[in-house]
Amino acid sequence: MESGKKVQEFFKEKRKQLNLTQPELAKKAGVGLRFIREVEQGKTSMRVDKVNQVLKLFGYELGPVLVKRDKTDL
Amino acid sequence: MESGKKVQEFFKEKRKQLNLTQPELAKKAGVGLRFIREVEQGKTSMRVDKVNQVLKLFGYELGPVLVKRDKTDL
DNA sequence: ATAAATTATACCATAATGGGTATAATTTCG
DNA sequence: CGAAATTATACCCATTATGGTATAATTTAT
Repeated sequence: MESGKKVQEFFKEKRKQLNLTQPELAKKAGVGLRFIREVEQGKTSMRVDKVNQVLKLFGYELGPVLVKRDKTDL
Repeated sequence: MESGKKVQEFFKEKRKQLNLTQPELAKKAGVGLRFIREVEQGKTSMRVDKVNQVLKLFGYELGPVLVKRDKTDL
């Protein structure tokens, strides 16, 4: 699993925490419904600014994070 | 300044830490030279997977980070 | 100051994102 | 178990990101 699930999972989790449906989140964030769906479905080639439009609702934004090496691959 | 300088600055800093030119970084990361340039120039609409191709060289990847509220807007 | 190296800007072509939407599949719940 | 809500898949299309490259501008170094 080359990671990439980060944003995907984050969207789902935060969205449900706020009890929003995909259409509701899309509307609130000002992005298309298709975008929300594709990201939650695991797409990794979406645009950074679009992701940030959504993360902003959660009080987050995309940034470089240190990749934690798993004990298994040392 | 709605942020957005994060990746831009990160690229520049890390690249210089490794003493790489833009063409060298582009080649190592497997992305186009234009991509490196546009990001370092402040573009915010680039693709997440492309950014990650570069961040990977530095041991980083894009992820949701909490937006720290500045004292000025409290 | 001049030459060399690095970075910035501009143009073209291609491929793919994102939006919209209709429909199917799945989940939720009464 | 069936109806309603939610989510997943598929298609069309306009916009745009990306790559390549040539050239200009800027920076670095001698």
